[in-house]
Amino acid sequence: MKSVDSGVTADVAAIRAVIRAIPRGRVASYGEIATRSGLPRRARLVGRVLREADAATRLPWHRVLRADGRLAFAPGSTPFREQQQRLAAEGVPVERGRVDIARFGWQRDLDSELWAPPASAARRR
DNA sequence: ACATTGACTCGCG
DNA sequence: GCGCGAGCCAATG
Repeated sequence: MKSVDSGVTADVAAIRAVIRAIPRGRVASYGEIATRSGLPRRARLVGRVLREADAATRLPWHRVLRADGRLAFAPGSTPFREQQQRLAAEGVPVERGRVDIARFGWQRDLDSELWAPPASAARRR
């Protein structure tokens, strides 16, 4: 018998969960999501999961980028523009088709905690 | 059953 | 920055 029904495998479920966990205003690469899902080197699977996801799946797909910070869609294409707009809406600038991973990468959160200036470290939002 | 195709990534030149 | 090859592997033809 299958332990997972609804036609969704455990891997896909794990990937979806990780994507939904990306904080607002942050971005993550396909590879990082795969690794966090316990599936290193399975970046392509992440892409497949996103391609097959519909609106009902409710994934913050716009927070997923290529490892170098560029959007996965062709520059200027409709989905490219929509992703750029969604990111901008939550404070993530896309310049020359790419996001500054050093500043907006999910993994950067940890560094922020350790490197953040004391003055701003005290205030949250 | 075989070949191609990707919302990918990384190392090398 | 750019191109190549290798690794990845389910879906598609």
